[in-house]
Amino acid sequence: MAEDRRTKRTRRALSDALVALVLERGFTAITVEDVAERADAARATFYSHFQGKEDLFTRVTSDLVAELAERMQPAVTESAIGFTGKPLLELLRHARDERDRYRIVLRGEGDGRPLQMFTDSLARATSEQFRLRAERNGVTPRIDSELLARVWVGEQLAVLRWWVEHDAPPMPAEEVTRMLLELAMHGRYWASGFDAPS
Amino acid sequence: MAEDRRTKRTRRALSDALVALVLERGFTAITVEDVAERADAARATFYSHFQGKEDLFTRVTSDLVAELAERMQPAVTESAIGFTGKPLLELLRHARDERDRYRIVLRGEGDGRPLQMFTDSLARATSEQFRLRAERNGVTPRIDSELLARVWVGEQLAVLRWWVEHDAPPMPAEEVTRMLLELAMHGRYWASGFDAPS
DNA sequence: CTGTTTCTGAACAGAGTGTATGAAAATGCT
DNA sequence: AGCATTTTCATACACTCTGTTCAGAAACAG
Repeated sequence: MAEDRRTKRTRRALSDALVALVLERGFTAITVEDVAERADAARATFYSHFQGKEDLFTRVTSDLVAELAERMQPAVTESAIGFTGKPLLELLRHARDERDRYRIVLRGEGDGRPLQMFTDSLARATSEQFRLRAERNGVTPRIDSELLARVWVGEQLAVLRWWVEHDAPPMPAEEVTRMLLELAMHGRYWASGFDAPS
Repeated sequence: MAEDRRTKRTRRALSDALVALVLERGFTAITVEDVAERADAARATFYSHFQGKEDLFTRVTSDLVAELAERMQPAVTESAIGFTGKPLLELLRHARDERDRYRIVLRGEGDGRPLQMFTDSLARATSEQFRLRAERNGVTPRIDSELLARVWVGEQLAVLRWWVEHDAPPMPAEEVTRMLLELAMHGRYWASGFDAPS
């Protein structure tokens, strides 16, 4: 009695319907009725699984976040020594595979709370990465580490948003990673075309 | 007959009430009735000025964006030659003066559309800054310029969000600017404590 | 003071929410 | 295949919020 087939089917259908509808009309513009209808389910059935559309969206997001965390884990520990770009590459690949869910989350649909969840999760992974790297290499940051983490998370999210919103990917994930790695190495001054500072 | 005193008073009261309530309970949790009551106005009065709470929030945001644009303009043209940090500093100062409005916008309240407006405006200013600088110095970017712009906007927003969400500012605006300038000069690799790359 | 504009409170229809119910259908297990 | 259990369904209900209308009261500009 692990799991009834019907509940699994229903939950999946409702989740997919929500994602599709949010993508089409935006979160605030859709109703529970809309979601249920798209999923070929009764409204009462919706409420027997979720408390409301916010609740459903929250679960969709936390599933996404969990999948990402699991997928990034090896890349994070692996790149604990230097700047490899592995975690970022894994993030981009996951976003490519789950493009629709990424788009609605990154757009800040649903009052921005799902995006907040996503951001926090990424921030946690980033902090761990920094911590591990500093520890294993015996280095101490030259600028405030909290600020540094914010900056890096902000960069990743901005690039990610830009990347998933293009119908045809503007450039392959590997190239994005390479560029951000160069940026990390040489700074934005250099990347803008100026020569290295004194 | 330039402007009736009553309309000015009412609009201001409704705007302030909205900002305060969104800060307290979040945009979705408040009703038009709530806003009107807080502003000591009738619900019918609200609707004679705005189409709904989304409309009011949009206007609050576009006012903020307009003020910022006007305030940043001189800093942008002034720093068209090198990396001065002036535009960022002006942004931080504006955020300090208008903290509440910045907080609700940056949190992505109201379906993220206000945040979108803000982001777009900042992106436009940033692009112009880049364009001017590249033109006057005769340099060409070493990595994709659109990606570069996204990264820089993402950084600024992330730092801004972090900065305005602290009750006591974690560090003065001048210091934030200085750190981000160093980051632009030397890169994240250096900032993390590593020596300069080969 | 006077004509004009705005504010007010009340009323109304409509949409969406969240809950409850009993019958019908699908499922898991033996 | 048969049966007990669980899920789904349609319908109904009270409730909140929305958006509009309107006539009288209040505030305004000149």
